[in-house]
Amino acid sequence: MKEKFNKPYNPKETEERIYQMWQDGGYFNPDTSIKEGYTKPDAKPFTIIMPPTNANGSLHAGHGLVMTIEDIMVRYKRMRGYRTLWLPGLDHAGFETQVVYEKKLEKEGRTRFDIEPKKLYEEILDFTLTNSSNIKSQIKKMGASCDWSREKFTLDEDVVKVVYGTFKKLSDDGLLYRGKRIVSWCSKHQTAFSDLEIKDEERVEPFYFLKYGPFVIGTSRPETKFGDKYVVMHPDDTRYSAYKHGQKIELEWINGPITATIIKDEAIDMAFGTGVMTITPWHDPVDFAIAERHGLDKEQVIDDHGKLLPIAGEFAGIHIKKARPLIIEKLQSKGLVDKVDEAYKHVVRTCYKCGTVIEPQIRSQWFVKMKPLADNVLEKIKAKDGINYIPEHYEKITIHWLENIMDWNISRQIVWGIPIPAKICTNCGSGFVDLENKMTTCPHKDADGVCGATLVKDNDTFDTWFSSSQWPFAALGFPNSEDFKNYYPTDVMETAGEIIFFWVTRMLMLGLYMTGKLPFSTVYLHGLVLDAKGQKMSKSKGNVINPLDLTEKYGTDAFRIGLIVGNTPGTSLALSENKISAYKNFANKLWNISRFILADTAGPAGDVKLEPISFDPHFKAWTEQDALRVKELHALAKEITKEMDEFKFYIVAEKMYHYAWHELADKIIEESKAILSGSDDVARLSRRQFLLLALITILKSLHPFMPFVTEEIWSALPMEKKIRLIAESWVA
RNA sequence: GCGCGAUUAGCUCAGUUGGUAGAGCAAUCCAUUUACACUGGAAAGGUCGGGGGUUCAAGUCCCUCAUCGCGCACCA
Repeated sequence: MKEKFNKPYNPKETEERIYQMWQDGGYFNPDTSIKEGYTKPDAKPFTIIMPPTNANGSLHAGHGLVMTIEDIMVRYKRMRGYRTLWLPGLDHAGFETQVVYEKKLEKEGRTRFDIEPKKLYEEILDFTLTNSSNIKSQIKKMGASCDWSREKFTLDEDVVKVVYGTFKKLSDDGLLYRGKRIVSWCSKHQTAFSDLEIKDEERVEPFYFLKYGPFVIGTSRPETKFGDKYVVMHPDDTRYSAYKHGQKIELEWINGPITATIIKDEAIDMAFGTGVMTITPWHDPVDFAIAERHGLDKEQVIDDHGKLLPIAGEFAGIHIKKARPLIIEKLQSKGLVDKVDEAYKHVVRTCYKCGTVIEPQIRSQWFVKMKPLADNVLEKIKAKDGINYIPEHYEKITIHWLENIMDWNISRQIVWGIPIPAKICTNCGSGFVDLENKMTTCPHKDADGVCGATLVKDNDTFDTWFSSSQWPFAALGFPNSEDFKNYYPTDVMETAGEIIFFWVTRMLMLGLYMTGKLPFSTVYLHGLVLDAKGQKMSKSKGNVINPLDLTEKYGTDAFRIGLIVGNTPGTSLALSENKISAYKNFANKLWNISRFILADTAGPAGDVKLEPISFDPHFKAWTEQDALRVKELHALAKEITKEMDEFKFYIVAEKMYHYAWHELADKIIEESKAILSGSDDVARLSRRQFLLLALITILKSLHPFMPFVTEEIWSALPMEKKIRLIAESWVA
C-alpha cells in the first residue's frame, strides 16, 4: 500500500509525469512498440490521421473533443494489439490564419496591404511557428497518445511537393482549368472564395422598380445598373411579344441616354416582378450565364474594393454602400423610379468570416472540374464499397452534395499559403502549370498562331483546403515512403461534422483520385461543443470555455470522460462545468476503490491484518457468489468490447462508470467488508482475487477514457510481469 | 423550393433487429469520524410533439401535421 492513496487523487501531481513517461517510453510510436515487444510485428495496422490543428491560436473546446475521441479510439486499438499510428499535424490554415494575423496587425495600426508580400509571409510564418509550440503542449495536456516523431506541417517541403504533383496531374488529366469566371469576392479580405466560404444571410431591404424605357425593371441593387444595356425577357412572354430579340431601343438612363438591346432568354421567371430585367454580367452569376449564352459584352462596374468605376459617371469612386441612396435620389429626380417595395425579403451572400456582402466579380482563377472526381466517390459510397459514416445520415448529406457539386475555385489572393506553381500570360491571360519554373513565353495557340508573350508568376496561393484535402496521403509520405505503404489507407477520419464538405468529402475525392483508394474507411463526425446553455461559443458572446481551464481545475481525465458520456456522434454537446466536476469525483472514487482493494488491512475496523497477495490470472477457486460476479464481469467486458467496436463510447463510459461506482463500490465492496474480516479463509481469498480482477477490468476498460488516473493506479497493482497500462491487452 | 436532423423525466440526453420507458445532473427525504463527504441510503419524477395507419404488440415501422435546428439552391 503506497502512501499516495492516503490523499485524494491529485491530477496535477500525476498527469505531466505520466505523459512524459509514455512519450519517453516510445509507447505512442508503433515502431518502438514493436521493438519493445508491446505490439506484434505482424499486427494489423490501425491508423488515424489527426485533423491538422490550426496553428493560429490556442486549443478550444472543439479540439478538446477531437483529441479525446481520437485518443479513445487509438488507445483502445493499441490495447487490442493493433500496430497503432496516430499521426499529429499542424495546418497553416491559409485564410483563417491570415485573418487572425490581420486582426493582430490592425491592433498594431498596420494593414497587410502596407507590407511587402514576402515580409508578410515571413511574419505570419513566425507567428504560426510560435503558436504551434503552444498548441502542441496543449494537445499533450489532453493526453493525446499521438506519435510526435511523425508530426507533419502542411507547409513541409515534402507535403508541398505532393500538393504540386496533384495540381500537375489534375492539369494533365484535363481536370484543371483557368478561366474568366464569376467568382465570389470579398472586398474586405481582397480574395476570391469557393462556394463553401459563403454564408447566406436573410435580409429585408428595399426593392426598386425602375423605368427602363418602355419597361419597368426590378432590382435590389441599383448601384450595379449603370452599365446595363441588355434588357431580357422570356421568349414566351406575350406581354412583350412586340419586342424582338436583338432589337435596339433608345432610352434615358441614370447618367443620360443609352441604347439598349432586347434579349429573349428562358432563364427569366415571367411571374417575378414585371418579367423583365436588365443584366449586369460582371457582378451576377445568372446574368453572366445569360451573357455567355448570347455572347454579350461584360463590363465591370464595381472595383475590387467595392467602389464604383468611371462607368458610373459622377458616382465613380464612391463606395457602393454610400452610393445607393444617392443613385436612388438621382433616379427619383429624373422620374425613373416607378415604385419602391420597402420590405423585400431576400438572401444576401456574405463572407463567412467578416459578413461583408460578397461582390461577384469576373476573375481568372484556377478551377478544378469536380464532377468526374465526385462521380468516382459517389460510385464507392452507393456501392457501400469501403466507406462507413458515423452517424449514418452524413452519407445522405454527402451524396446530395456530390450530386450537385460545383467546380472548385482553388485560387486565393492571399500571401499565407502554398504558392500556386503556375505562370500567367501578360497578353492573353492564359495560365500554365509550371512546377520547374522554366516557362518564359506563352505557348497559347489560336487562329493567329502562338501568342509568345511574356509569362509572369501566378501570385496567388492555394485554397488551404486544397492542400488539406490531400493530407492523409501527403502526411504519410505519398507515394514511396514506408509509412504510406504500411498505413495507407487509414482507418478512421474523425472530425467536426461542420467540415464535411470543406474537408472530408474533398479528401475522399482527391485521395481516391491520387492513390486509387479512399483515404479512410470510417468517417466519424462529432458535433459542435456548445456552452452549458446550449449556445454556440463565441468571443463576442463571452461564453467561450477554455478546455485548459477545466483540465486545470478538475483534471484531464474528468474533462475527457465528461465530454464523452452522453455525447452521441454527430449531435452537439452542451459543455457544463458541473458535469466535468462530477467526473472529478469519479476519478477520486476510482482512487478510493483502489485504496480499499490494495490495502494491506481491510475490514470496517481495519483490525484484521492480511498477508499481501498477488493477482492470479488463473485463479479458479471462486466461491459460488464470486463465480457469479466473475461471470457478470466477463459479460460486461464482452458487451463493452462490442460497443467500442461500434464506436459507442458514450455507452461504454457510462456503463463502466456505473459498474465501478454503483456495483463495485456501493455493493461489492460493502459486502466484502464482512468477508474480508471474517474467518472463512477460502471465501476471503476468492473475494480478494475477485476485487483485483474487477479493478483490473475497470482500469483497462476506462484507460482509453481516463488514461492518467488509470495508469497511476495501475502502477500500484500487485501483479507479476506487469507492463504499463497503455501497452496492456484489452479486457476481452 | 430541395435535402438532412431533432421533438422522451425540471435540465442534458440514451433507448441496438418492434416485446410493460433508462442514465447523469438538479430537486426531495434520511444517514454521518465509513476505502472515499470529492460519501452512503431511500423515494419521487414521463399519455415518448399532435393526429392517423400497419401489428397480437409501436418511443421504435409507414403516412401526415406542427414546432425548432442545419445544409444546399435560388427571382433580377
